[in-house]
Formats: sequence, C-alpha cells, structure tokens
Amino acid sequence: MSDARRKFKRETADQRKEALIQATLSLVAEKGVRGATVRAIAERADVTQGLIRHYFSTKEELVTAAYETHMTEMTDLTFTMAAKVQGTARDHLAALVRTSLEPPVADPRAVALWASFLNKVQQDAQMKATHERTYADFRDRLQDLIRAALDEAGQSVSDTRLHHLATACNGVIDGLWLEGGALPDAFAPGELPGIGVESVGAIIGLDLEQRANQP
Amino acid sequence: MSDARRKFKRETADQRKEALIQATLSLVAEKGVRGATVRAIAERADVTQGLIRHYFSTKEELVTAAYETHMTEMTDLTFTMAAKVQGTARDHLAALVRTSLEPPVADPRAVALWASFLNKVQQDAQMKATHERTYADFRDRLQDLIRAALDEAGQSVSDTRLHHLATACNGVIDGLWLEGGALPDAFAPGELPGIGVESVGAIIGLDLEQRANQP
DNA sequence: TTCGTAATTATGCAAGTGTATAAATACGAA
DNA sequence: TTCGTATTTATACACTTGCATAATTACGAA
Repeated sequence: MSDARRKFKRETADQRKEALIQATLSLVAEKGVRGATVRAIAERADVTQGLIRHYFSTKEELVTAAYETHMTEMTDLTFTMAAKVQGTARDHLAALVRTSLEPPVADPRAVALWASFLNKVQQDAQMKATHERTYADFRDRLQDLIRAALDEAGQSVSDTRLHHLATACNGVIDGLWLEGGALPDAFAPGELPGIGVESVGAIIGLDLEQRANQP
Repeated sequence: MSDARRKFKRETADQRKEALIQATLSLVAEKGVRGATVRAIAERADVTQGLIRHYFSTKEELVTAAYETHMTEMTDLTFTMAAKVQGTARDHLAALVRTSLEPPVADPRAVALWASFLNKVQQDAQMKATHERTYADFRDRLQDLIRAALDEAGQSVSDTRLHHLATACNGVIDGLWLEGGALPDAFAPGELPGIGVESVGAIIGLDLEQRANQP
C-alpha cells in the first residue's frame, strides 16, 4: 500500500503533546480558554479530537500543561537572552530591562495569553502556583542585578530599601510589558525599552543609558 | 391578588438594562466573555433568559454595551476623584497618579475585566474605538498636567520631548495599574501609588512627593 | 373597574460542547 | 513476512449554548 493512502502517521508522545500544546496556546491567545475548544485544537494540530483524550485525560489538564509550557518558555527566553550580554553590572541590568521589553518577550501574543489565562490563574491553585513561582524568580533575579549595579557604583542600600527598589522596578517592567503587548502601535520601535531603562534608572538613581566604556 | 403572589415586577427600561449590564460585567470579570452565558447573566440579574433578548437583540450587543459602560465609568471616576484635589499643578499631577493606582480605580475586578475583554477589543472595531478613545483621553489629560507642572517649575520642554514624557508616564501608570490589579498581594497598602509618584517624578525630573507648601 | 399592551416568563430548537467508547490502522518485534 | 498492540480515527451521548417564538402577567389608561 502506498504512503499516499496512509490515513495517519504515528508520532512520538512528546511530539504529539507539544503539537497539541502549541495548538492550544495559539487558540487561547486568539479566543480565550473557552474559545479554544477541543475540536478547534484538534483541527489546528491536524488530528481528530479523540486523540486529545489519549494524551490528556481532560481539557483542563491540557490547558494547565499549556500554561506551564508558556510560562517556562517565557522565563527561559528572557534570562537566556539577557545573559548573553557582556559588561558591567549596570550593563547587565540595562540588558535585562531591554530584553524584557523587546520582541520576542514583549509581544502581543504573549500578552494576549497572559490576559486569557488570568481568570484561571486566579481560581486554579496549580496555575496560581506556577504564576507566583515565575513572578518571584524574575523579581529575585532583578533584585540581584540592582544590588550589583548599586554596589558597583559605590552605593549601599538597606535590605528594605533594596526590596522596595526591586518591587518598583519589577512593577514598571511588567507594566510596560503589558502596555507594549496590549497597544503595540502606541509606541515607536525601540521606544518601550528606552522608557523602561530610563524609568528603572531613575528609580534606582543610576544612569543606565550610557554604556560602560563611554568617552 | 396579594403582592406575595406576583410572579414578576415591571421595571423601567433603564433600570433593567443597567441591571443586565452589571450582571454581565460581574460574570465577565469572573469567567470571561464566553463564560458569561445568557442564562447565567439572567440568573444573576434575577430575570429569565428571554428578557435579555427583549432589551438586547443579541449577546454581542449586551457585551458591547457593558464594555462601553465600564470604560466610561472608569474614566469618569478617575477624573472626578483627581479633580477634587486643590493645590499646585504639581499636586494635581501627583493626585492623578495616586488616584489611578488606588482603589477603586486600581482594583482586581477592573483588571480582570480588562483582561477578559482584551480579545474582543482587538477584534471588534467598535470596542477597539471605545478603547482607543479612553486611552487617548487619559494620555492627553496627563500630558496637560505634565506641561503645567514643568511650566510651574520654570522648565520648558519641546513638544516632542513632552510627548515622550507623557507616553512614558502613561505607560508606567497603566502598567502599575495592571500589576496592582493582577497581583494585589505583591504590594503593601499604599506602596503602589508611592511607586507611581516616585517613577513619574523621576521620569519628568520633578519631586512629586513633597506637597506644595512645605517648610 | 375593565382592558390593551408592553414586559416578562415559559418552552423549544439547532448547533456546539466535553467526554466516553468502539473500530480502524500504522509500525516495530518476532 | 506476520502479528500484537499502542496510536489514531470514528461515532455517539448527554449537556450547554444562543436564539426564536408562544404563552402569561403586570400595570397604566379609559
């Protein structure tokens, strides 16, 4: 029997799960969690709906897995990109801010996903835990960078003060991230990272915009 | 026939529409637009589902009306509260920032609504128009306050620079508003308005935290 | 009081929903 | 090659959804 008459192809469990998760994410971004129906997900992943049940015992389980995947990818992406930058502690901090506010991290689809999941995150304990873990990860990392940049500049701050600075900067960064994704046309290209670096610099009292070895 | 045996009570069209809209908003905040079913809305408004059709020819129409109502209420509320403050231009600006980041403006329900409507806003032209109008209103008002505060301090800035400052401050305020509503427990009481005033002040180069007639 | 009519309820329907279960089929092991 | 079995499709079911239409009922006008 020729391949052309094959009715389907077997994939590994990981490939299928990943395809289903990606199909779920794209639909959730477009139409929300309830709009991402099993049939629509199956169609987008090019399988029949029964297959979903074979890999995820319920739609809830698929959605939770998709959220977990998305959040992990976002965090990894941000940290990986920011880690590439060489330079002083101040440069590192500036790079993290910039990376967080540029594509592919800051992007309409990511914000649409964030918005679509918000309801469920507030009600589902497991999703809430995932959310708080990623949030805390980012904030701690940001706090370390702020401390290093201030140390480097010869300034010392109390733990309380440092905590406040990190909270403020994190709020500004997350906020601008949301704004940029929700209203991509409200900002000129590169404007958003600029505002972020300017604001974070202003809050902690360092000029982040000049590079380390300027004239 | 005694009142106790009445099967229903007639209300004016405005009262019923308002009740249906409020029921819709509370359900959309909890479960998203698709989760706010006609039957659930009717139950929450204490009517039978057929009545909805009598006032709104389609669910889409009800949802659009609810969004319009919500956005108008939010804008009015913010401007009304901020307008009460007496003092210098700097005080006015600080008050607008604070008001935007305190309850009842900054509040989990309002952010949940924002998130739930985001999908529809991006796809429905009428909702997009409503959104952009309210957004522009706020930004223009903010820009006027910034200009006045800078004038008052004897600083003059170019229109381009002013536009940039307003965009930056607006981004920070909206962003913090979202953060505060999405993670109400991440900030101590009063911390968020403080961060907002601090950041906006830092961006435009004025200390907004001291009141006008300090020693 | 009676009565007309608009507000409200009651009932029904076709399409879409998640989930369950049976049937078909690809593909590695023998 | 043959065959077993996990993967995948096919089909069905009970329930929910938005919308439509008929049947009631409240309440002001006469």
